Amino acid sequence: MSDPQNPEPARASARRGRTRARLLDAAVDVFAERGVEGATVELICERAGFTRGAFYSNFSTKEELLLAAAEHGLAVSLERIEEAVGRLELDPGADHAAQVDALVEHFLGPEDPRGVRIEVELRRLAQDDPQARSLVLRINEHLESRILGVISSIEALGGLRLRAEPIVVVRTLVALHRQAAELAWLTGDGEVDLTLLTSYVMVATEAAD
Amino acid sequence: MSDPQNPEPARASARRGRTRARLLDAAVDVFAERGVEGATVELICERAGFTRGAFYSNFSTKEELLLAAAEHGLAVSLERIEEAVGRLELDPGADHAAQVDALVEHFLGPEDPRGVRIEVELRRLAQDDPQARSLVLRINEHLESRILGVISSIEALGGLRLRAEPIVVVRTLVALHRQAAELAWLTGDGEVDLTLLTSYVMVATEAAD
DNA sequence: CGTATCCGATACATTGGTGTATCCGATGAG
DNA sequence: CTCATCGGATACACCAATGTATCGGATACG
Repeated sequence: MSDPQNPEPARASARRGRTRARLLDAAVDVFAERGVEGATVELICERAGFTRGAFYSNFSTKEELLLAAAEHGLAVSLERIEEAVGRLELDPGADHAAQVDALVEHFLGPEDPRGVRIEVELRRLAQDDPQARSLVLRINEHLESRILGVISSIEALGGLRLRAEPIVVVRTLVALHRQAAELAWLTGDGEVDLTLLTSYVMVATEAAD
Repeated sequence: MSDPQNPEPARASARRGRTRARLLDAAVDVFAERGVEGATVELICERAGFTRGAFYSNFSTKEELLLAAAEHGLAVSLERIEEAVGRLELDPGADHAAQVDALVEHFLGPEDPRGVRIEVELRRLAQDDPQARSLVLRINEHLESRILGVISSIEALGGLRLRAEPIVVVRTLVALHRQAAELAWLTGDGEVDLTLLTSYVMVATEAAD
């Protein structure tokens, strides 16, 4: 593919990479603020400190940017999960309720509000665009399988036992978390309300012994 | 207000009412298909068999139509709940799992796909438009309080007992149902997957005696 | 009928955003 | 330092959609 004889002039160069990154970053902001439809190429470029020339030399549509942004968002989410796993400390002595509170707060508390909006936008785009649709599905799969792993290890570490199919629990957690995040976004509240999630984990698990 | 001396010429007349209704109906379709941003006044009018003249003589913005459509959607949902309550038959002899299956299927199975999209659009609009925001909140309240009532009566009728706060259960059901509906919409599948809902009700309730 | 009013249709001006063709400064290889 | 190429800026043509001003057919009322 990258034949030096055919220098493949478009794609990849230090400068190009930096420009793309800045545009992407600005796009995430603008999409989060006004949605994909509400965003204009002009605005994104301005925000990034460019004119539209830079955009059209790097991308062809806003949607392309959204896909790239979503892909990046997935990476961030996975990273955040790993980091949370690293910081995790279980207290086998605590009672059921205390353990649940701690776990939910630990894994589901922090959330980047921009990511929520981006995901909503992506899902909407997925209605008409097959590429967006398959990205949505891929993101779901990655997140689910990683969370499934985390849950299994928590279970294996003892303390909690699931009262339902693990995959169902994972999907429910994701669904509830999404709703909670969207609600927080709606009310303009920075804090995600974890009540539903905590309550769910409460009824869906029981103390191990 | 309706002073015969001051004939208040705009508002209300048989013809006007019919026109508004047709426009509203067309708008629901178009919004459901392309979203609010994707919809154009032209398209809505065309769908309703009018030209833009009719629109501007009855409304001033697409958003006004969306609010009206959402209000209508709430009425439909409440109606559907009443109707489901009317058709409800409990089998106290059945075991827990069978009762749960039956209830979830009965109340949460059928869903108008257009309604889902309209609601998503409304919630998005609510980000910037305070009027839309308060409508969203009002819709939530109405639905929650009605569902709360339904759940209480099911519980009172015996057979099931809740393992969590009733209001939390209601909100969780709504959240999971919304997610399920959106997922169905995403996959283009007409059928809503009730797995998560069923599983939730399973762990969140127990046989009464 | 006749006539006044209502309301949807038509035509037009305007706007905001897009895509493209071209220009020219920056960058990097030799 | 020189030159070729890259990549962002500028300018322009274009289009889709909006909002408005005006027209004329329908409707209701005497």
